[in-house]
Amino acid sequence: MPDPPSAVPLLAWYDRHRRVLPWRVTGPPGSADPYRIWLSEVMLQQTTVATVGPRYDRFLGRFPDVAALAAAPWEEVAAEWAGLGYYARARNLHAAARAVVARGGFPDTEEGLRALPGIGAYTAAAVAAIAFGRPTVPVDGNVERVVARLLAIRDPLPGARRLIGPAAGRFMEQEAARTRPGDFVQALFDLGATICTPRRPACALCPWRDDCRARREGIQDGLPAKSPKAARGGRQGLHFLARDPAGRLLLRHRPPEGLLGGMLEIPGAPWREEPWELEEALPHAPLPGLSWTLRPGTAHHSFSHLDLEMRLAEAAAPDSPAPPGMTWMEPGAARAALPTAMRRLLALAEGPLAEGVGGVASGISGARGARRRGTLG
DNA sequence: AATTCGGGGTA
DNA sequence: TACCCAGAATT
Repeated sequence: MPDPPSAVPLLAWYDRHRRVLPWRVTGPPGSADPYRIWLSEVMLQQTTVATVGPRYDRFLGRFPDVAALAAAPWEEVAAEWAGLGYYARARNLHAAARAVVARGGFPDTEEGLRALPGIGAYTAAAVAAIAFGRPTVPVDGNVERVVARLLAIRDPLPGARRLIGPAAGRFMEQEAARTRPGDFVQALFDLGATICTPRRPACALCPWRDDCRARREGIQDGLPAKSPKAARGGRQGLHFLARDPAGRLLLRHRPPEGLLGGMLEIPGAPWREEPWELEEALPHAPLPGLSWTLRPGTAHHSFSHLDLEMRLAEAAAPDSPAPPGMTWMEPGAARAALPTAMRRLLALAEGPLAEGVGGVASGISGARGARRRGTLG
C-alpha cells in the first residue's frame, strides 16, 4: 500500500474553503464541547448536513447540555427526534446521556467513547478527534470515497473497508495532521462533500489533484465500486384512526426495539405482503364495536429495506379510557410526535375526500394516482 | 459478512 | 428511478 499524500495542502484548502456549520467551532484542538460534537455526529449518521442543521439547533435549544438530556423523559426525546429516522439513535443517545452523567462526564478516549450506546467505530473516532484532539481518522462515506480514489482501490465496498481503514489511519502518522486532528478529519469530510463527490468529482479544484491515483488512471468516476444490494420488498397495512368526542386521536406505542421502535403509531393490522380487507382486519382494531369507514386513497412510505402501502379506516369513539399501551392525544401533538410514515397516514385523514388530489411526491395518493400505479386492483 | 434499522435530497 | 448521506447493532 503506497503512502497517503501530504496533509499540508488539504489543511490549507480547508482553511480557505471549509463549510460553515452549526456544530463547527473554531478554536484550539480540545476546546470544543463534547456534548455538541457528539450530538452532531449522532444526528449526522446516514443523515445529510442540510437535514440536520435546523434539527440540531432545535434539539440543543430543548436539551442544552448532557444533564438536561439525561433528565428528560423518553417521550420528550422521542417527540423531538420524530421525523429524523433511525430511532435507535434517539434511544441510544438518551441512554448514553444518562451513562455520561452517571460517570461524571464524557470519556475522552476513543475506547471510552466506543463503550457508550450508539457510538460505533466511526463516531468514537470522530468525537475523539474533533472534541478531544486525538490523532485518529474516522472513516465515513466521504473518507471511504476519498481514500479509495487517492489509492485507486478497486475492490468493491463493503469488503474494501479492510483496505481503506488502515490506509486512512496512516494520515495521522504525519505531523501536520497530528497538530490539528479535528480540522484534518473535517477537512476530509468537506473534501468528500464538495470536491470528491460521488458523481462528477471536481478534480480540477482538488488540493490533491496531482496525488490522486484514480484521477491519474481516469477511473475516479467508477470508485469506490460497490457490491449489488438486495431488492426492497413490499408490505401492505390497514390502520384504524379513532377519534373521541373531544377530537383526540387514539395512538399506540410501538415495541421498544425494531422498526420505528419506541415511537407512536396509528394502530392497525400487521404489515404483510397481501392487501387487507376491512372485514378481516377488524380484529386488529384498537377498540371493539365501532363503525369503521375506509378512507379513499393510500399513503405510501419507503423504508431502507421495504416499501409500505397503508390504508386508513376511521371511526368515532365514545369517551373511554385508552386501552393498555395506547394513549389519546390532541391532533397537533400527535402529528408532531409521529414518525413520517404515520404522518402521511394521518394526512390521509386530514386531506380532502375528492379523488386525485393527493400528491405522489408527498407519499399520498388519491384513488386516481394509486390506480395509475396498479395498486387498487 | 449480511441484515435491519428512516427519511430526504439529487442526478 | 437509483444512489447517497459525518453508521450502529445484531445475527
